[in-house]
Amino acid sequence: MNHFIDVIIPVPLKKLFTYSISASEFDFLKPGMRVAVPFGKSKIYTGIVFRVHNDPPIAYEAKDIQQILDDTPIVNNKQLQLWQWIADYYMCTLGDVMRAALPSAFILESETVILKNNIKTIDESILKDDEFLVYEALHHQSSLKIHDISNILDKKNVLPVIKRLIEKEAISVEEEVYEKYKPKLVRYVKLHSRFSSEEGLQKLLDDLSRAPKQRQVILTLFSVSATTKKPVKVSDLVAQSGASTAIIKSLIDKEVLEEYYIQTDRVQYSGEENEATKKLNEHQETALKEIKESFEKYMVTLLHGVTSSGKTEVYVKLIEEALNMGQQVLYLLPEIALTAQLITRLQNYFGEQVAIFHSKYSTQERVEVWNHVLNKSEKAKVVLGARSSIFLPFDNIGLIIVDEEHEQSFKQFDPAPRYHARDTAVVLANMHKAKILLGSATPSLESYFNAKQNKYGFVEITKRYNNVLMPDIELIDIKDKFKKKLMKGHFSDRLIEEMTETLQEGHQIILFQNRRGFSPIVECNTCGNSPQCPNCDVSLTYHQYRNQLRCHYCGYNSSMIKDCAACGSPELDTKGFGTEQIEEEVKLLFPDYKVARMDLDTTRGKYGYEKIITALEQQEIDILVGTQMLTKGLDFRHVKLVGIMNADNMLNFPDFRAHERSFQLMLQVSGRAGRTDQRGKVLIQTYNPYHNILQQVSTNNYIDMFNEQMNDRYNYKYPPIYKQIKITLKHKDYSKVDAASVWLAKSLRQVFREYVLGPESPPISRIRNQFHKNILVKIPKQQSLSKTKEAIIKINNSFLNIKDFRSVKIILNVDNF
DNA sequence: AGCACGCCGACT
DNA sequence: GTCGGCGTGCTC
Repeated sequence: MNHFIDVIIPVPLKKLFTYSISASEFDFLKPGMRVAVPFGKSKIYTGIVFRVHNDPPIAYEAKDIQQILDDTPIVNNKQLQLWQWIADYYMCTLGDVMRAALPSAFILESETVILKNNIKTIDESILKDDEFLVYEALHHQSSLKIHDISNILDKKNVLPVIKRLIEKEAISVEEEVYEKYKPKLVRYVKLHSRFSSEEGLQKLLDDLSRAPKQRQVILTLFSVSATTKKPVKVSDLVAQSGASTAIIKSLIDKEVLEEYYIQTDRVQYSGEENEATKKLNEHQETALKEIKESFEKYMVTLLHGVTSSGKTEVYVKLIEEALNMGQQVLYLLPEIALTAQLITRLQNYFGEQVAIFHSKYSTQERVEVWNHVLNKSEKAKVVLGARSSIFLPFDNIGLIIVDEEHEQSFKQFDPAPRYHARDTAVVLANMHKAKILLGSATPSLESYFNAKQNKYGFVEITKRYNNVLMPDIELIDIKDKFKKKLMKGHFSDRLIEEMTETLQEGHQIILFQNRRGFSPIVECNTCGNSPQCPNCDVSLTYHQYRNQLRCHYCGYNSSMIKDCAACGSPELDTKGFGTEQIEEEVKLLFPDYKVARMDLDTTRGKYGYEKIITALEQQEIDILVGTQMLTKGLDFRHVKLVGIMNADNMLNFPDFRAHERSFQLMLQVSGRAGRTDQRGKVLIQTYNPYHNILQQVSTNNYIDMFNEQMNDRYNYKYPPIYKQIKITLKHKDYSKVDAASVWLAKSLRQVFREYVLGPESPPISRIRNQFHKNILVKIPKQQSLSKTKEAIIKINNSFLNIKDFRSVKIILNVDNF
């Protein structure tokens, strides 16, 4: 009997790959285990076993696997099911999903190592110069990597050299696979067993009488282990005794002390005793009751709670109950909202049971969380994480919470899988028969729509915590203010007035400008020329703090030009404004107050973000200028005034969701104002105060916004009424993408007729030297989604068969919003 | 995606 | 002549 496995390889190929295995391997291997398999000419890849079977492949001979990497599956069946769903729904390969799902330390790749051929000594004179260099280097180092040889020879393509050396039998090559994850070991010491007896010990202390430092170490070791009654870490011993590591080392060498290692977690929680969860107020209590009732009827429930209504406390109660039933809990939230504030809060309640999972964690740390979840360890009963935490090996989730449900950062745009974590979480919950709660102060239209359609349950909290009033929102017509000359830079007299008052009262201010940098366009006053990015079709943004021009799409930067590149005129002007410029102006207007800025540029480092938040909490900052980063679940007690510098640029953004998003953004920023007793104030500067969205924001009227926007969605056939798939074509040659996109759109139109839009050049038609074209396929509710996808795949395949189009990159994006 | 193979222009 | 560019085809 022949035995085989189908394996997922982390490459973007549609197919699974079949390998041949032995009878004993057949008995041992289970889906979800990792195997190392040869793939292609020489590489070894890590694959996940998808299926174990006896069906020999036709048309080719299956290769043998290289080795088995796990004793037990690291991916469970529910996960494999979820991977398959993601691959189907988001039109990508299982390999893509695997890459995104597994911490990279699980994915081992082989590296070619070059060794000297010791079997045969060869005549060095037959070697050419570069061959000799490599051969010579192998006398000093036992093995070399391809990368090392590149360095030695100082050129990129070294494979021909290696090939010749193999032919001349001077070297041999091997593929080396290495485990990337190494458990973190901590060094401990104990007294050697020789001295365990009373007299042995006495003798030791006598012997060491002339080595007082060493004697001191031994005495410290005693007192430390006596008080803690735990193994003694070398690091603690050093700290307590004040001895150097050299002294300890000599004691170990003398075999007085014995060293040993214990594996520890990199991610450790060092907290106090757990706090009892807070008592809910009446509104929260009602909401909790309603959620539980809703859970009886619906799998998904939407919680619409105004900003600062205390949604987190309600979540905590629900988490508590799920934990009491022995279930796992996943608490999903946008990366950026995953703040120290929230983490501490949850750890105070649930202590060690909380595990954190997000992109700022190292790959080693992620493996640890993964293993805790896999082993159903007590240390990961509650996982608090960003979008990728839906991939953890949960076995019995009882509850999923998706906080800030409307956030678009739950959708991954690049690379594949282009999944939406909220929607995927719903599928995940379904698999586990778990309940899922979506929470937001400004729900996405699609979730609210689902609630209205009775697909989701719906619960509301309309009162803020402690009955704090919703902020008072005032719209300021800056067109009028300009006319009346009441503007100072980008500040209207009203804004300055309110700011002055707020500062005098000792409160803090947040200014929101959804654009970073100093000014997005630099323009020559003489000829009108403005510097463009050499790789992208955009103007460069001026960043004053580094005196640089930067591209926000590809990261290109150059120093600020002194005179116009086209005509040489030194009269350069800046147009538009970003956070930097606002910061600058505030400093001039309020020189006595401390101003800080929070945007991508100031929060780069691992703790950059935290630092600013802490400074604001501790009132070291009076005025904080920032981009939409400010909107995410932060609880600033002393902020009383929020200023939105310009509402128009968001509203006019060319996207069908611009209005919805502007509404969400503005209400979220507004929510930062007046979180305690004092009523907050929000000033929105705009050229068009009669815009419906602004009116709806100022009256906090979600329903009106919803109804009006839904009307547009009906009329213009947009989600959530229609589904849509965006197809992006990319190539460095414009005429090629153009021809390819025209062909593709034409073929699609034959099937989907008027539901195909485009091809269109996006507003930024070239990024990183690649020209883009977009085609949009709209899918009416009654049209089968899977049939639609099948048809698209079919057309895509015929597209790939056209030689001329082969080099055009195609990206399929399902639910591209 | 990688990676090898193969074909063509630009240097020692 | 070789180096390195990229178009093409394949991976169990």
